[in-house]
Amino acid sequence: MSDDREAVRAWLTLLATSQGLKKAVDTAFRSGYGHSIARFDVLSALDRARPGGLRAGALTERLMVSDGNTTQVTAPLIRDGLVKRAVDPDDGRVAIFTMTKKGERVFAEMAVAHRRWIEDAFAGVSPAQLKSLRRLLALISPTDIARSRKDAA
Amino acid sequence: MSDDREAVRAWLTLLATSQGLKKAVDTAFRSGYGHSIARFDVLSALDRARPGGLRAGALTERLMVSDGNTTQVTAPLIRDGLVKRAVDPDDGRVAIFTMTKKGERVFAEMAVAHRRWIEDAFAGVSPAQLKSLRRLLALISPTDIARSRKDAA
DNA sequence: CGGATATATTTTAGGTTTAAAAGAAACGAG
DNA sequence: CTCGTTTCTTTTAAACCTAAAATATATCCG
Repeated sequence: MSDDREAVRAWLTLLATSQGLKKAVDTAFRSGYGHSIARFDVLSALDRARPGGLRAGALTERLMVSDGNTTQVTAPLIRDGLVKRAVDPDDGRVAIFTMTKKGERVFAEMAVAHRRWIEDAFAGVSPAQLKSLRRLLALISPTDIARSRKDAA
Repeated sequence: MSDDREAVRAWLTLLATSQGLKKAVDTAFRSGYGHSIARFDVLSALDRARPGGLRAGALTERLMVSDGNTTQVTAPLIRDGLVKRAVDPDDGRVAIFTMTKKGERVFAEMAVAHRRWIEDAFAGVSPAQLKSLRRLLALISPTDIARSRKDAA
């Protein structure tokens, strides 16, 4: 309110920081492993879902993307032999994705590098500050936009 | 660090928060004005650069995107009459982008809505917390990834 | 059983982004 | 003044993302 655009300034900083770090990680993944963050996220979700794998819908939900996106991002992973797609024997509509041995090997390497990069980027942030940061981020509510737009109508 | 993956947890929260809010703002912009955040960012940069406008290279730098992206994002804005593209009379290589009257009108409306949405999303964050958040974000260094990767090589 | 409805996923069309190649104009050395 | 280089921008090809249409299978009800 009489905030004098401090909220907007914080938002611009938040966006620039997260997009900058994301771009750096994505570039590092691509040049080091030939795979994007989007693909790493798929492998990460499938790793946590071992050994049963995940149906397409569950992957979509965990990755917080659209249905169509899941199909497209898994395609090159299947092509490269990191992920396997099977049809559920009990329900011909559902596709079940699991990691291959090769996928597990590649993911393990990528996960180590990822953790190292993030710890480097956050090296200047103390444990107490990390906790404080997460607490502050939790106060932000994207859903309030939808409410605000409805009120205006 | 004996940090025990606290940095990675903070990073995932940071990413989820900023991407969630960005998606909400983008959706609201599209449904309310038929223009994305990317286009709003162009208008915003041109608004601050009034009345002279900006060359393509300067736009690219301010938006922190690639050269080609500037060409593509400005295209629909030119098509819709919000932005004008002119060739620098002193140097035939440079393109100069300026806002039209219509562009200024549309941007003014969008900027008001944008500020309201952001203030709603940050309504639960006090002025002191906003400052604290910005201070914490400033401690994060994406550039450290590049250094880390070089060290490994 | 068979048609309507519901569910799960893929396809399609379009927007955003990048890196790399191509194009166009200016500059500089001989 | 002309050739070669540099600078500025656009084009191209490919990846990622979404919403909406299409497809395929399952279920329900008469």
